[in-house]
Amino acid sequence: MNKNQDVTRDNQGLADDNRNLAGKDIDASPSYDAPWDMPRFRNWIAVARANQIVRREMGEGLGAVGLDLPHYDVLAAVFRYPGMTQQELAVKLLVGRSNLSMLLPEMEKRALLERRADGKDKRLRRLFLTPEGEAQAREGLAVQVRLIEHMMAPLTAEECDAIGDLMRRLARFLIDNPFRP
Amino acid sequence: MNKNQDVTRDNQGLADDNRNLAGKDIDASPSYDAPWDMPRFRNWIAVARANQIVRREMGEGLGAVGLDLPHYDVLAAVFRYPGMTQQELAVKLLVGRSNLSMLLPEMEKRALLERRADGKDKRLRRLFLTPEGEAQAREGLAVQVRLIEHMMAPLTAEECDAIGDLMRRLARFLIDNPFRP
DNA sequence: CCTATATTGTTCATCTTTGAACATGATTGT
DNA sequence: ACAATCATGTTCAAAGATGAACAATATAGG
Repeated sequence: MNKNQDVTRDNQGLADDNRNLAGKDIDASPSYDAPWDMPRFRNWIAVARANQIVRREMGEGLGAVGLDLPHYDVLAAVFRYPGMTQQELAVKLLVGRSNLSMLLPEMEKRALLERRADGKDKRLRRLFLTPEGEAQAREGLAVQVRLIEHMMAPLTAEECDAIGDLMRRLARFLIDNPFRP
Repeated sequence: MNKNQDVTRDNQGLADDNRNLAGKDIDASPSYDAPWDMPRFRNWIAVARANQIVRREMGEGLGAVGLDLPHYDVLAAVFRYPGMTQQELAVKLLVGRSNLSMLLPEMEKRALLERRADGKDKRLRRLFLTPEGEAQAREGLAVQVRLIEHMMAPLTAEECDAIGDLMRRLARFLIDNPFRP
């Protein structure tokens, strides 16, 4: 009668990779055997990976204050942009509208937010946080702020700004010039 | 009898934000009203956002070659690390083992990969790509490479390397110093 | 050796997310 | 004014992902 057993917190680890190819000048040799040796590819993978790790930590941090990521994403977005429509929220969060159509009524029942009809356009449901919703949003944001401050600590202000600037340039470029496979 | 109708590709847009706060020196004023004005927070949000956009583009690009993200993630990981166990794969992809226990047999049925028993440890199922699986992995990788090359094009080699270096430092730091909320 | 504990992969019930079809309200063009 | 088109939110069936419980195997400690 096995009474050890799982309580499997399953995910965890993020073993790394980190072969050090630092001293390789970009575009010196135009042909590579594997994508992982291509500088741009390799550097972007580092971005994706860092993001993944942060996202995991964020999920855990939120759990500690009784939130999960989907709820928090909604709260944070509405906190920042009160009066958003569901469509706008779906676009911003990169989820389907149908998802929100099921999630939001539940959050409304829990008195975290309201959906007010728009005066001009009767299709729209504009979103606003209740005091309780705002309180939870602030709690979640506090976690996120602490996490980000924690991990950015070893960077200088210039490095930190460099990241932001470069990423904003990338995002802007990719929006203006969508990728056509 | 409405015969226009949806075929709602729902998601799309990623409207932006981009208030220009560029000339604000980090840590000059220690207190902010909203997190979005805090330099480190704001800069990291840019990372998350860029990542989100790339992920969406990647999803679309993969669709064009008949793959979806979860399948591609598996193929790419096993392509890079042949002989991975399911546990290792789950950790790397940040999904549950149970997920793979349902996904992999299906991919095996489609002859994209094999799960070979390990000689020493009979619990393990080591993963290898079939030629067909490898072909699909290469197709997906090609899409990803083109996407990344496309979006990184406006960056100089130095900027690109700077991103990679900074992100690797962040990831390393966060793994060595996990966030305790 | 033998028992207790860990690890790996599987199953299953549950919850979440998705996309298509739809109803309703707005917009456009003529 | 009015038809055609578009946009927003909802519903629902289907697909996907999750965690708990489990069986099989491995490891550790006596």
